Amino acid sequence: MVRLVQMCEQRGLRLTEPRRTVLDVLETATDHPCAYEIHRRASQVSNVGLPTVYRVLGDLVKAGLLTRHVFGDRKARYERVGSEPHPYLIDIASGQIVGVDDDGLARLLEETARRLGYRLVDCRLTLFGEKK
Amino acid sequence: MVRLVQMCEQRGLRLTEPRRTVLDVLETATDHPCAYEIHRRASQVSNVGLPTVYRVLGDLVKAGLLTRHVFGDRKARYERVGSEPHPYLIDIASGQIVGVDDDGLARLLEETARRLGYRLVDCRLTLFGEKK
DNA sequence: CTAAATGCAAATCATTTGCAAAGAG
DNA sequence: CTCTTTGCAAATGATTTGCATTTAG
Repeated sequence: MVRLVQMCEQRGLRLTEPRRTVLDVLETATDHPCAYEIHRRASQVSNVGLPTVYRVLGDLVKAGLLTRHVFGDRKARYERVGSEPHPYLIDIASGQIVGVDDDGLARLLEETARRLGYRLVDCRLTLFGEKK
Repeated sequence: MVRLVQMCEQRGLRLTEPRRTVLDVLETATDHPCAYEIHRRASQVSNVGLPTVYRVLGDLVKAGLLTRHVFGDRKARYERVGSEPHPYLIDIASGQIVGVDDDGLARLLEETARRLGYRLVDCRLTLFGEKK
């Protein structure tokens, strides 16, 4: 996967301490943290302002390196671009959001949108089910 | 399709003028309006406060009659549950339903759920796209 | 009559912006 | 040195809440 720091250099974004810290948080994250959470993690390493976190995130989204998802709680969550976009499975009973990394499903959804003349931007998949 | 007014009666929600107005806006909407837009439409019929619109929407979501989607613009958009038996695609710019044919989708969704350890009881799939 | 529902104004909460100071190249 | 980036405080915009008043049943 492309290193975020390298992408910044290529784009002429200065590698400042706060930017470096936020990038590192994003590189090492295994989940989809919100801005507040990213700020919390970054703050453990160095002094970074919340607006700076938002600015860095905005830059990276603009650069196409991150995608932004907004769920019911209205907090934006950020994710490294990989095989985007992919559907989410939401277990209503537990409230858990489970990522469904199903290439076949993602491809089919994309294709379905394309057939209608659209570029798939996002999708919501809600399953009402019982645990087996 | 279940009438919203009937559902309110069943749940003991009083049929007040503002509630009636908001319900009517939702019944007749062919798109997925945000709260502000719902309020705008309702206001053309009678005096309804924006907080009341939010309260009615919240009640209906809680009752399982509406679903709430939040996009990049952080505005919540509301949609009748069960209004469309099949998956569909929403134009992000306009909120309009474009439509989707779902050959093979249902089967794939079921299989996806099963792989995650769930028995699929019901599902709601919504795609969001931009016109190419 | 009584509890539910309302409108208004003010409060919240995530996010953004203005601006002077600090720092990269 | 110059232009970008920052932190802080204040602004913004969608949504929610407090509360006195109205209203359905």
